[in-house]
Amino acid sequence: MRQPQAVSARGTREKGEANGVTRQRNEREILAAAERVFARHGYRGASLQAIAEEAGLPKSNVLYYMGSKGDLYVRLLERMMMRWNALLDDISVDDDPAEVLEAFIHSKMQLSRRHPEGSRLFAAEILGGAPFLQEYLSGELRRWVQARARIFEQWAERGLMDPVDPVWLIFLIWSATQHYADFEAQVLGITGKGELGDADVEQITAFLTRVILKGCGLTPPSAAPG
Amino acid sequence: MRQPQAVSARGTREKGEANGVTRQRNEREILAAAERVFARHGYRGASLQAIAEEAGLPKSNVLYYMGSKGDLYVRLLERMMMRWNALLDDISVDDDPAEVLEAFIHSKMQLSRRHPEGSRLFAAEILGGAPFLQEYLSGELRRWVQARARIFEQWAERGLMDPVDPVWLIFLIWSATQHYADFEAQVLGITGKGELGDADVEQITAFLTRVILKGCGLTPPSAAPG
DNA sequence: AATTATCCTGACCAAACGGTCAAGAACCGG
DNA sequence: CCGGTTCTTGACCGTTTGGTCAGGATAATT
Repeated sequence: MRQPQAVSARGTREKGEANGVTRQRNEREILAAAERVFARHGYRGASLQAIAEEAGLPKSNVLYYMGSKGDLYVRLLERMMMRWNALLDDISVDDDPAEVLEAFIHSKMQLSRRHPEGSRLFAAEILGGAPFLQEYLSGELRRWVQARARIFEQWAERGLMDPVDPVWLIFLIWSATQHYADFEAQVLGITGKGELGDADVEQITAFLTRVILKGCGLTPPSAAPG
Repeated sequence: MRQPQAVSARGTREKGEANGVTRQRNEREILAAAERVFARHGYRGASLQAIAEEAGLPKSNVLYYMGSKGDLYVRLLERMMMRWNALLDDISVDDDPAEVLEAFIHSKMQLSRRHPEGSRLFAAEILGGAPFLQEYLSGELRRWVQARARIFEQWAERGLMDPVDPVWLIFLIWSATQHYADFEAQVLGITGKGELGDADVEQITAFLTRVILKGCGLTPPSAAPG
């Protein structure tokens, strides 16, 4: 719907450094505001007016930078997918299962903590049937899962861990970690806390690591490997 | 906003049996349709027009029965909370931990399976910061959790299970089971399945039971208790 | 058959929706 | 100081929003 704007209309600036600084600042502000609003109300429920107010700009300005509501939404999803893809990108059969799973749980937990709005935005998209992400789910992400699942299976064959279904295991880790971003309101309401601090998150991470690793027949790498 | 309609305007019918049969049918239809639409788009994103079309009725008729969008939404939430409350309502310290946890996982999984739209409706509400449910979360549900947490702790004290934090454990079970309703689109996209059949659900339930129970130092009740 | 309560719905309303546009303001290297 | 680009924004458009209402259709009670 909107061409990515030619880097420079005439052959004036190849660096494009000092130029576009306003654009960068405003786009950053708009993206942050939009992430909050989309996360809270979903795609349909979010209004450009609300996003604009959250960003402290007139609605027209939001459209000037983002083209349309759909473009803005897609841009946020893509940004979140990039953060996602950086996770656990290089593991091999020769790695230690316990270490890998611990790293997986830890980094996924950190992702939920560092980008709670992005996590909720993603969750809302899936909840609504993933109209924008279906292709990604059944393509790129599916291959990502299958590759890791194969490694888990090989670990099981070598007797390094219990022969559990690797896909369900990945889903278990996803859901358990995602929960603390997506259901934050529930967690806070039930625990009575005002927010989850670093100490809480570390405690939860330790709990999840302990239970899930033990549940797969693994010993945490911090403990003596025997 | 809308009074619960006097059972009978005059003192005509105390049974109110044959009367109101149309109302029951239409309300059931509307509630089912609304649950789907609210689950998909959240409170703000759902439109009465869409709900009416889904129910095969004119918009005015939906408002005639439900009063307002807010009333309809609250009614759906309350219905879902009732299903919720029926879960694991009577456990005691003298029960077998493994049996209780297995029953918990199983019944929660069944709830997600039998009422996926209700599950997603609930998830969307929490995702949006639980504007309608905050009171319930920090009141009734909080007490529900605390009561069960206390029992888990006593089991741990008696050495019947590992001394894990009981609240995080409850959250783990919630998230892992809820996942298959809320993130159904993701699960289907990644597994490549068209839907999750009974066999799949049983398999997942068995996986979760196995990993979580073992992770807490419990042996599944189906196996020999030693 | 008359009456009354319930059910049904098209027409209508003000507000909010996503999006367009033109005209001006601010900034830029030359 | 100039000419061109980028930025800013209020006015505006057609559509959709949640909700009201009057009035006709239907069914139940007497």
